[in-house]
Formats: sequence, structure tokens, C-alpha cells
Amino acid sequence: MTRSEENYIKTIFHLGRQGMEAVSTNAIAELMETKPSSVTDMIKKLSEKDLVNYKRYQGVSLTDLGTQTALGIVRKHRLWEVFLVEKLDFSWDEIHDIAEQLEHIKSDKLIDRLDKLLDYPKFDPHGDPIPDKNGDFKERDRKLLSEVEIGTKGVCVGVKDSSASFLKFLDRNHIALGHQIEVLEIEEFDGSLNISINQNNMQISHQIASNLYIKINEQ
Amino acid sequence: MTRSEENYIKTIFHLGRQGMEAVSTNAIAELMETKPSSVTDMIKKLSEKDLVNYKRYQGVSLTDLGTQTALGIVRKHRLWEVFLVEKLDFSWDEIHDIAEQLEHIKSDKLIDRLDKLLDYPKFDPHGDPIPDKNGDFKERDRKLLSEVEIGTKGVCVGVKDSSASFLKFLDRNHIALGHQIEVLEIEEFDGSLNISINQNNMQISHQIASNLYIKINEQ
DNA sequence: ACAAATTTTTAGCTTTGCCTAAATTATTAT
DNA sequence: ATAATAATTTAGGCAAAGCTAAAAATTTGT
Ligand SMILES: [Mn+2]
Ligand SMILES: [Mn+2]
Ligand SMILES: [Mn+2]
Ligand SMILES: [Mn+2]
Repeated sequence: MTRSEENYIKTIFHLGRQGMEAVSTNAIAELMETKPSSVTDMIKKLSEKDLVNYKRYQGVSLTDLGTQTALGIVRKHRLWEVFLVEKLDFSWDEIHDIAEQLEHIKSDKLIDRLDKLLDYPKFDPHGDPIPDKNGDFKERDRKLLSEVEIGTKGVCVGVKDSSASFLKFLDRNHIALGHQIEVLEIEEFDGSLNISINQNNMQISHQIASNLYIKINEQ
Repeated sequence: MTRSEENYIKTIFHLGRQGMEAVSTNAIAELMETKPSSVTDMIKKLSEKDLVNYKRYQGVSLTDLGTQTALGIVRKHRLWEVFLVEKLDFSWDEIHDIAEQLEHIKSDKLIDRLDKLLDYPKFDPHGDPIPDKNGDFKERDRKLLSEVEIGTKGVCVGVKDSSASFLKFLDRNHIALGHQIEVLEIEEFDGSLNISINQNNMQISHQIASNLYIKINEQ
């Protein structure tokens, strides 16, 4: 598989996660910053190789083979992200672009040894699950902070938006994975929240809350 | 720079090391397993970018810019090789092909952090020197085992041929970097040597001796 | 139901990096 | 010195992966 084919497969995988229907040509083009006509060309090629199901004008979805392929790439991307943070002291906002390159390195042995070096991590630095050798992973039971009710207590376990600008914002405001969060108040007017995080009280916009995942504490 | 451009630059660098004259089109083509006409095409492009000096039919050599570029790629290649051996327990015959991929990853910060993680190694697993951040490195004072006289004592510090088949041969015969070697006899007839290595006596062909570097012991 | 708007595909073109075959230049041998 | 040989370059083409513009199919709004 070429690098470009791998990038398309990965994009279709990510778009296919939310919303269970077939993925649209335009959605792929937008996420990949390319043109719809280019997407159509590539989809045909992927279809030839039995990586996607495709009928003209009907959108596209991954086959089982395509899904396995995607999981392999996602596994590599996330393991390299862990490596960059754990072994090379990168911060979570610097790693995505480098992992975009590293995810295309071809060597099963390499990735399995890396997995071992990192002690078989289950989640990447943004809280996303890492598929194992066989493509299996458990999606963590988590909710967007914007969708829980007043009084909810939980721990911050992930981000939905993992752009550098959002991650840097979280750093500046001392919001990090693993922190305890309690929702104290929800403002009717603009949906902003008053929360306590790590013992500190702060006000965050709906926008922020809708990009933070928490795991609600068992009581 | 594209991956292909980087590979050409690196090849010209390696060919330029031995023999100080300009590198020939055919030599490049052979080493890269491509056709001379393709080489000519690429050389023109590299010449446009001031990475090589080129006059039709006169061969090619790296400019200062080209040399710096090559040193950067070689640095990455060799640091990744050290990583694979030191951190992921690969053997020295498995690492070259993976490093061929990793050497093209673009991130200065990544490579400097890797350098630090590995504690700034000076040589790669095959005994080749690793250029530092600025492209500086010291060529170790070493000689081919086939070119020293009877009675010479030294330590094995590198291999000339680093193909997997040669390296595996060395493993099978318990020849490794760091081992003490003494030349006991040289057979006139076929140039084979009787040596002691790590206290053991063995007979090695001229072919083998001409691919092993030793550093002669100070006396 | 049908026109308008949107989405998707097709057609044709570009660049990169490679190829083969033919032409050119340099080198070697007589 | 010239002919043969070898090395190198040029010419012309191909496949991958992108693009723009135009055509076709689908979806939406009235
Ligand atoms: Mn990422
Ligand atoms: Mn991530
Ligand atoms: Mn190597
Ligand atoms: Mn090496």
C-alpha cells in the first residue's frame, strides 16, 4: 500500500466512526484537504483492492480488510505518539504531525517491539484507545463534559479536538488528563460551565466542554 | 526535499567518500538499482537546487549544501539504527532496511531528542561514525584486517560490508565489534588469515578479512 | 412534481519519478 | 589515428496522485 492509500483508508475509518452510514466524498476531501475529484479517483482504486465498498454516488465504507488495515495504521500512529511523549518528552500538542509520518513506517516487528518498550499502553496521550496486535481495543466508557448534568463528578480521560491550539489552551489553564472534575453549575444563557478541576474552580465555555471527555466516577 | 532526492544525495555522498573524484552516473544507477537515464534526470534537478555540481558527461559531486544535507540524512539513519539495537533489541543485520525508512522522517526536534535518549552515541551498530547536530564527526583510525601484517593486534571496530548475509555470517562465527583480534598467519596462496579472536583461533578467507575493520592496539 | 441547489463523477491536464530506445560523447584498443 | 566499445544523455512514454472545468446524478425546497 502506498502512503496515500493508507491516508485515505485512515480518513474513511475516522469518518465512519461517528455516524454509521457510508462516508461522503466531500467529507473525505475536506478532511484530507484535497478535491472531491481526487477522492473519487482514489476510491475506485481502493475499491479494486477490496479495501472499501463503493457504488457510484452512494458513498463509501470500509470492508473488513479495510477496517483491519485502518486499525493497523491507527495502532502505529498512537503507539508512536506514546513513544514521543513517554520516551522523548514531547508535549501532547507536538506529536500528531510527527506521528502522521511515523505511522507509515513498514515493519511489524518494529511496532510490536515498540509496543513492548512502552509496556503495552492502552491509550494514547490524547486519551484515544490503542488497538492491539489483532486490531482489538475497548472503547472507554466516557461522556462529553457538555452532556452531563449538574453535580456530575468524574475524571478527565480524553479530548475530542486534538488540535495543537486546543491542547495548548488546556495546558495554559491547567487542564490535563487524569484530573478530577465536578460540574458545579451550568449557565442556561450560553451553556458555559462552572467546574472544579483539581480542587480549582473555573468557568469554561460550552465549546471547551464539548471537546473534553470525562469518565464518570462510580459511586 | 522529496524522499527520492534524499536517497540520491545520500548515495552520491557514500560513493564520493572512497575515491575523491566525481561520481559516475552508472555507479549511482547501480547502487540505487535504477537506470542511468533516471539518474541523469534527477541529477539535473539536484543541480538546479544547488545540491550537486554537474557538467554533462563529467560526473557529479556534492556542493557544501549537498554535503550538509547528506550528513543530516546519514545522522538520522545511524541514530535510528542505534535506537533499534539499543532500545528495541534488534540485531545488527535487521536494522538497515528499517532505518532506510526512518531516515526520511522530518523533525529536527525528534532527531535531537533521540540523540539525547541514546546518550549521544558516536558510532552506529556497524561501527560507522554518527555526525553530530552540526554534521561534524571524527573518522576513527582503523584498517582493514586484510591490509595489516602478521603479528598485528587490535580490536574489531567495524564492518565494510554491512549486508545481512555477511553480518549473520559473523554472528554464526562469533565475530563481533569489540573483540580482540591478532593476526597469527597469512596464507600466501589465497590470502586467507589465521587469527585469534576473543581467545579462539580460526581461519578466515581474504574476502572476510577485507570487510572487517580493526583498530590497532597502541603498544 | 419539478426546478434549483448540491454532490459526485468524468474528462483532460500537470508533475514526479521512473522506463526503453536512440543519439551523443568519451574512452580504449588496434 | 581511427575504429570499436562504453558511458552518458536525450527523446518520448507511462503510472501515481493531484488539479480544474464540465457533465451527470442526487437531494432539497416550493
Ligand atoms: Mn494524532
Ligand atoms: Mn492521538
Ligand atoms: Mn544502514
Ligand atoms: Mn549502519
